[in-house]
Amino acid sequence: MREPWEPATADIELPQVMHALADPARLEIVARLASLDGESCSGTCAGIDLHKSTLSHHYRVLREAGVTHTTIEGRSRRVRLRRDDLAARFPGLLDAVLAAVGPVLADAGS
Amino acid sequence: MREPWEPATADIELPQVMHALADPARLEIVARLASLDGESCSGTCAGIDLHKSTLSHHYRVLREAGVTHTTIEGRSRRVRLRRDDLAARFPGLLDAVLAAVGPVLADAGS
DNA sequence: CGGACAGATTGATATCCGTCCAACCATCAA
DNA sequence: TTGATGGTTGGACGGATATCAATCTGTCCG
Repeated sequence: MREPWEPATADIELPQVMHALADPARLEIVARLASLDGESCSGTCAGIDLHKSTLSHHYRVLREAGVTHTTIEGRSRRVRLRRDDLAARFPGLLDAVLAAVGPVLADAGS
Repeated sequence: MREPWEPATADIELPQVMHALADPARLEIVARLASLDGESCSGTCAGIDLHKSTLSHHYRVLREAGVTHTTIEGRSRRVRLRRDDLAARFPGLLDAVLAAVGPVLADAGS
């Protein structure tokens, strides 16, 4: 069990991506990932008021939809947006969503 | 009961729009509406193999999310995409989705 | 080794969603 | 008014989802 499963770029499906981005919690996660341009830890340090396991679930949904890429890094996970893959498959979609979700509330971690 | 309810442009919410566009059936409806550039009848003549009431339900979800505008026209309904409103609120989003949903299978009506 | 830590997994629960069916309502034409 | 047509509404039902709580797995440190 090295890297958790995620779909290949060509297998990313629009409805799944849309569904993954249809939840406020996941939208906020994605917005944070975008503002951090890449990395983030999943789980407790996400600054979202949800249970650990709930967060883990949301991260899984995002990953399995092809929105994020997770790298296991010791006992942490590095989660990154699959901007290039998404852009290759659905040009402009992620950018539009990120623009729509608005300025990330920021100041969370930094 | 003249025109069915739909949200004002400023009240269109991203999660609801995303959710409305996260279903294959609704995506196909939207794709058809886009290819027809505007109009369509809801219900039976949509060319989608779903029950009347199911179609009606999907049309309602789209309308209440702010994706479509419905005009009652006798016993029919004219459904149109709210392209301008969507573009004003979430620039590029609908375009990206329409591009992503791919070439509409067409030959539906014409 | 043993404890602390980060997160995943599983189970339970309540809710929501998509679909169908049947009944209903409004409009148009005789 | 009667009947047919296009859609909507409400109920039912199976399946998915979001959430939490508790437990498990794997990693880092001493």
